[in-house]
Amino acid sequence: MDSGARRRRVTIVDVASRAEVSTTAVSKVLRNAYGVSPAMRERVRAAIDELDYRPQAAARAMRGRTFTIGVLLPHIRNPFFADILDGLQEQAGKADYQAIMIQGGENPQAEERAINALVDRQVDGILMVVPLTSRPRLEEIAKDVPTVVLGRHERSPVFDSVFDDDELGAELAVEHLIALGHRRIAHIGQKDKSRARPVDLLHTIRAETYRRVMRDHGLDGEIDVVATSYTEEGGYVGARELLGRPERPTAIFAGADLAALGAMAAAHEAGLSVPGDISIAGYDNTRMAALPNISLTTVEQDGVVMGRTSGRLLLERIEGRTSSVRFSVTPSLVVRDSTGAPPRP
Amino acid sequence: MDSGARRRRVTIVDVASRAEVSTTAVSKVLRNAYGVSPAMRERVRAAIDELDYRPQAAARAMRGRTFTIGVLLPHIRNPFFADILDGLQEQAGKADYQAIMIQGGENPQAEERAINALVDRQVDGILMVVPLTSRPRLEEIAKDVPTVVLGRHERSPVFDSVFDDDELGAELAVEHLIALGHRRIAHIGQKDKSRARPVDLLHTIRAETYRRVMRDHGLDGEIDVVATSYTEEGGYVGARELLGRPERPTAIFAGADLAALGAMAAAHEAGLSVPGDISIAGYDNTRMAALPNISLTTVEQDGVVMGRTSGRLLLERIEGRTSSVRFSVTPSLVVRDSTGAPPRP
DNA sequence: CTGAAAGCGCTAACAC
DNA sequence: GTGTTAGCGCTTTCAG
Repeated sequence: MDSGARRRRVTIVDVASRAEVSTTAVSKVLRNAYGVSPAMRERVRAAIDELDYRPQAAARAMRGRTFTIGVLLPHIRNPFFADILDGLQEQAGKADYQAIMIQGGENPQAEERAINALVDRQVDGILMVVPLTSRPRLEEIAKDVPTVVLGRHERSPVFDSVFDDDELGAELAVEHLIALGHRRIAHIGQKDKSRARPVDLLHTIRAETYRRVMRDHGLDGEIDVVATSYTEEGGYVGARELLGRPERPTAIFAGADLAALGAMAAAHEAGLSVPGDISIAGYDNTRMAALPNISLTTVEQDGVVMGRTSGRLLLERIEGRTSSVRFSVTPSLVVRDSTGAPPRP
Repeated sequence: MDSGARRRRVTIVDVASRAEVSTTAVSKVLRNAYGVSPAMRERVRAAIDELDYRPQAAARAMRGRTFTIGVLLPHIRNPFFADILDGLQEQAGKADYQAIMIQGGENPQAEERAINALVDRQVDGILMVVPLTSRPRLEEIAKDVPTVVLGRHERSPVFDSVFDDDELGAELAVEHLIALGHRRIAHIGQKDKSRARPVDLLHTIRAETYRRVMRDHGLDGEIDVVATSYTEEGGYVGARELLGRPERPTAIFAGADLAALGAMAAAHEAGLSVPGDISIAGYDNTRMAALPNISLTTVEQDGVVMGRTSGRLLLERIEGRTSSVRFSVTPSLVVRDSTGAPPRP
């Protein structure tokens, strides 16, 4: 079968001749710019509707804006990112911007290609969600296109940062476990594949805070961290390792809900009850955590607010703001059934 | 702080003058086109590297391709979509295409905006993942830009279809439950918000097949379908309703894993053991389903293969194929611990 | 094999 | 308030 000839797209010239005005006038109406009489605006609007005209982003890009915000995501498997995107779209939509996403992937090379793809497509702004690349590289990009970095704590003069107070969050989780009476508390973290300074990374902060709180309580000797990844698989593998220790932990603080779910799976497989034999806490408060048969104690960080704020900051930068902003979201602890007192020895 | 002046981007003219050739020559090298001597090609390559040049997609779009494939997703919360995207990117990457995603959302109006956004950005091809819009509208778009529709069963002369054999999948699940001895088997489906013909929709097919298999086994009187949505929430709400029946079902076939997880949560909350009191089966075989403490019996459909095939078909269409293809993936049943014999009365 | 030149659809100066 | 015009950075005839 033949797909038929592709029709020529309606252009600004078509609209202009239909409305019997200049293309300039049409362009002005499109952009809500000054210098069009109400009558003319009306005529142009009508022509646009009649012809079902929509401007081509590519042509606009050659001169002005694309009305596009690019979102770099490591991947789309983590449901936490869905909240961020919802928040962003809410803001972008209001200003007639479209959000497009691209997957950065596991390694800095793949991410670099993804970032370049966004830059080459002339997006008006970029939201980088937990990017792997180095800060100098981020700044290089931010000099060319408005940039907000989400999930890294660095302070930069050229891009904005939106992040969770990961130190507080980790503290809440570990203090909670200690308050329950646990001493042998382990942590499942994420192996570093990034070019960022470790101190700016959320998973490093969560792990370091875990260490610090343990020390604060005189539990230096109990510190035990396995670094896998913030995924079901990572949590499973990490927990298996921890459960194989001569003296296994009575509690695990996983750096992310997905990892906590994997850890629960490993505990279950080992015939251990949660929280009877072992307590497990996560981070993110994804929807899964709330399911009654999972009922995971976790740290809530408001992804929608983070996304919304990122969107707002991006739009501000697009409108010309050049000063730099850091926005931090305050997490809270959601206690559920996966944590309890340690087993009696 | 000031973000500094934005540097002028390196253009094809810069490369041409650096290599001391015409822009035509550079363009040809970029596109691997015929009519460039090896020596010239080498000089151009060198200049491109030295200047770190990358063509701007917008400028290319005005005349030729954007080397972009647009992916319309209902949302990014369902982990099954991640597999599809992985498969697609694998194919696209090989051909130097980039995949960008956009969220269609819950209603046809929002989806229409998202589709238009892709079209306006001149993507070279579109993968529509379970779109809500009508078939005529899909065909209208497909006439302008190469299109593959994933997850709908219709046969169209202008776009390709990639889907799972949902009839077989649902049959496997329901037959499995019947073979275990269940008679009172309920189904959790998805309420229709789409403009497609119901018969082409995966959730309708799964529900209808459930009905058909029940009838085939003389279980007409036991047919019980609640239509909510393929989400944790939908599964939870649906199962709550089912569990409230005077005679509650002994098994639930949920149309998607997420819904099955919600159903498990509802069962747990009601103090029912799975599968002791009630068996639960899902569809998709997401990673969650494999976790030992979930261990969900489910239907496996290979998302990576579906994504990969979609990518291949899209590239073929971009290269000029106009005949239409339908590709069906064969599902299989993965039996785990969430299903078992019905409780003794 | 090579390059000059036209033009894609839009925006922004700049006249009027 | 309105229209004319010159590009933006590429690709693509079409001569040479």
